[in-house]
Amino acid sequence: MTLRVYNTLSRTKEVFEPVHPGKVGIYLCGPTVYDRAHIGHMVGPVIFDTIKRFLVHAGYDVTWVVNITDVDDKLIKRARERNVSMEEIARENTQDYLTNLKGLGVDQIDQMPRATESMGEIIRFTQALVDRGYAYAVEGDVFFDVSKAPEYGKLTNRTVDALQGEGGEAASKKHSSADFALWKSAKPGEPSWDSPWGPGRPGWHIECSAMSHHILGETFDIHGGGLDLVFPHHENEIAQSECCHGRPMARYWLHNGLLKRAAAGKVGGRAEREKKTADGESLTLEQIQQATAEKESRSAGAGGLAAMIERFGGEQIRFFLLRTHYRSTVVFSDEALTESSAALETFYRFFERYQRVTGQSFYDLPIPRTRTAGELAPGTDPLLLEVQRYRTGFLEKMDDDFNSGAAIGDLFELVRLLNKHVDKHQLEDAAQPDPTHVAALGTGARALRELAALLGLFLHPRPAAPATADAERPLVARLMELLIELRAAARQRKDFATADRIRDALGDLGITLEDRKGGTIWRQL
RNA sequence: GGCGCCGUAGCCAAGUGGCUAAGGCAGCGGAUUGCAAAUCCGCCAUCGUCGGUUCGAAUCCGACCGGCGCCUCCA
Repeated sequence: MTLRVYNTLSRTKEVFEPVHPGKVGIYLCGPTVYDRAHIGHMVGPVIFDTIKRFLVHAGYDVTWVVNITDVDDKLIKRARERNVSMEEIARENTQDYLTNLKGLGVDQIDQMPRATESMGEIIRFTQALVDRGYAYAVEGDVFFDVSKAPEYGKLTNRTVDALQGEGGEAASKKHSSADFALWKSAKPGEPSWDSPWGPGRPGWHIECSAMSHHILGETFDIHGGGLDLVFPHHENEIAQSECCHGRPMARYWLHNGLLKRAAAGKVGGRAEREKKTADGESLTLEQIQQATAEKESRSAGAGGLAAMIERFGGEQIRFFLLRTHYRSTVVFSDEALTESSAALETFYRFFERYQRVTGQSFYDLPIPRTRTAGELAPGTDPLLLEVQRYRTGFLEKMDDDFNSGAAIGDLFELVRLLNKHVDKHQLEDAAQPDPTHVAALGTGARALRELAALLGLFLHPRPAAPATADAERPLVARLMELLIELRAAARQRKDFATADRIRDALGDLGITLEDRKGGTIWRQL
């Protein structure tokens, strides 16, 4: 099987071959922590978390880096507004970001460098560009000279002439409007670091060049980020790094699609930012930011993304994101999330069924960590031959530019196959189910666990419904036992009116009863 | 204006030259059930429009219609 990835640089799918055999370095552009994380920030981390899991499973030794931009104009502005230090703003929002990553099961990141902790590398990188004639200093600012970069524009198929360039007060210092800042001089009161050009802070793009180089080397394998970063951010990173080192910065540029609000365009995007006022005037930056914040808080609830994760479940959100190919735009809404969550229930019900049959938790099944370890030896067992077919199908789809949406289809097929197996051999109902068939079920379930784990799904048992306090659980369980017992007695004497009354009343409370051969079970939605 | 993306069933979504166009949600019919629920089986699309290339196209080319992104801070 051959992994192929879509490379923004070539605008085609290419066969994946790492720079160093057996090793993969991945750099993903992380957040600027001037505000709380929103759901849009999670698309990249979730897909790259999945990509890392998949590469590790394929046998690679993977290093995944996500940077935190903790110094920037927006942080400074926010700190002023709230009259706290920039460090405090960064600390709060970084913590929020990390909490939400965890909530979505993103735990594969190896290093998270901060810009403020990488000043040495950033300054050295900038100096190197100045020394080599690719950058020039003007009154404490340092700019990259785009005219010295012959390949500038190759990522986004643009010519320098077509660029409008950054405006702002620094524009008059630049040789060309397309030039961009590597180092910005500090105004009085702004956070700053000493440099050969005087006190200042890094420009937006330089930290990624410096930190990726420091951790992953001059040429690494995969550079990722949202599609909105392709220009100018990644174009500028390429210019900086490739002019500095004289070799490609990254082999493969992978960009994830952006999240869209059902009716409001890109999350945090132009539609939200450029709402016109009633008299047709464009909003000021402040108004835009306020409107965006309101939009965020309305859709995410008062607690932001963390509350959304609490409400829908991290696994539900992760599953929702992975159902669509990572390069596609995803339209996000409560309705869409609710629908995809319903689909997940199929898996959860199977896991319960698996436990009823085997007496063991699905979550205790071992997870094969590599393709080799997960290989099946189906022999002539018709069930396992089919399991193998789906497993192979899943892996082939993931090999094709991480087509998680298509691969999930195989997961559903696999569950249906295993349910059919349980039905056919009456594993759940028979007094003494055939151990051979039970064992085969176990093998199939382990394959399901292996594949789901590649997507970061079903790694841990579902947390208890948040609405039910732990202290109440035993009592609820005992009351349910009582009701089920009373209902069983009613059914025994064919008093179906009473039995149905109990079931209907429980239904109104969101509790579903299932009468099975082995007894009645209940489930709370 | 420049660069680029998308339009597949009621909804979500794979598929990018060739078996009967994955899968999910919803719906309908059936098996099962005292009735349900769960599970299983079956049904439910010719792929925005028009034209072209080809033995053959949802898949390639062109035009048009309709959405959208980037070009300025953005995951």
